[in-house]
Amino acid sequence: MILQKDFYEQDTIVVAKQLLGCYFVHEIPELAVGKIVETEAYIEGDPANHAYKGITPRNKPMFGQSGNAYIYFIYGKYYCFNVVTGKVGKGEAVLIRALEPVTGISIMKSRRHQDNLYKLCNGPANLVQAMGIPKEYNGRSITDRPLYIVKKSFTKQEKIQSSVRIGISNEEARSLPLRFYSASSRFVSNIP
DNA sequence: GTCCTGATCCTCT
DNA sequence: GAGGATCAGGACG
Repeated sequence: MILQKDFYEQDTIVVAKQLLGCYFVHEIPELAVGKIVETEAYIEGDPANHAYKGITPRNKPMFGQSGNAYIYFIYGKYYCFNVVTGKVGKGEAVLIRALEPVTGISIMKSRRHQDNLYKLCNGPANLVQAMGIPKEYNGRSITDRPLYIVKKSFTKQEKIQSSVRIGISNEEARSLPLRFYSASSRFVSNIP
């Protein structure tokens, strides 16, 4: 079952936690699937949020419909993938930080030039590359094919761990524990 | 226009 | 654990 707008419209922190264990799917040019094991929430009034100082050409997608993609370019090399969350106009989003590769592992390995399964999707820019997500998806909805997230199976509930977000220097922002990850997963990125 | 910084990653040591 | 790559956005003038 593909997660729809009503799911992403919930409170951003709730969405960030609930996305753990869900399956991130990209069907083009061939099926690639990863289980989400790490996310970060970026909320209203948060100095680390790109949308903190209001709408600009870059962060505009964050002010669009929940369930849209916000893909940004960083450090001259990398793209990171977010899904817009919460009520429209708040400028909130969840950053997908790490996946456990499930399907399409060989194409992920070739796109990443990396054979180690644990290093295929262990970071926001790495997973964008492994999943083959183009920047053209920026601002588009992810509630339908070819790019979407599927609800988790409830066979086993993952234990959720939280921490300070990665790569944030702002002191006020560092006081917020808005990084969430599966406590038992070997596929998460850095541990602070 | 210039300057600085960054929601990162990789390569060393 | 530290440092560099590399460029767009945003602040400033």
